[in-house]
Amino acid sequence: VKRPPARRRRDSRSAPPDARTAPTAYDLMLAVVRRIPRGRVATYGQVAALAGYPHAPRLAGYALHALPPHTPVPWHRVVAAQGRLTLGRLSPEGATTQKLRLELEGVRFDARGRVDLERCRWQAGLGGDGPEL
DNA sequence: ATGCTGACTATGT
DNA sequence: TACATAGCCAGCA
Repeated sequence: VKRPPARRRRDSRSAPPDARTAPTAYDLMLAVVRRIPRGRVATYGQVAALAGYPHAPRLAGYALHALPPHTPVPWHRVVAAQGRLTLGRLSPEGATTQKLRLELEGVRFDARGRVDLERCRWQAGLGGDGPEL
């Protein structure tokens, strides 16, 4: 399999792709993130894999890092493996916001402050759209 | 083109 | 449990 050749370099915050410019890697990542239903979470690795980069979980983080402040992308639904919120290193404030938003959506955290992945992990394409309560 | 970086992850001490 | 390392790969200078 070969990659689409003519992808012109584009800034993530610029206009959406058109017929001439294929989406960049992080556009693909963000497209995946937008599909995560309310009350569900996905890991960086999961997002990357669904976007076609099974060995580049860091790209998922990189894509989210490039998001503008008022993005409609539900970035808070992406967590690290083991359900940890790793945004803290870069932005403690952001980490707080993330946890708050997730709690508002009904996502459970365990005693160690980690997302209950067993329960809230998004299973792409399985039809289930929220945590089964 | 080359080299560095990073909202990651798995593995080893 | 807590660090340290090695892979990973698209952007960017």
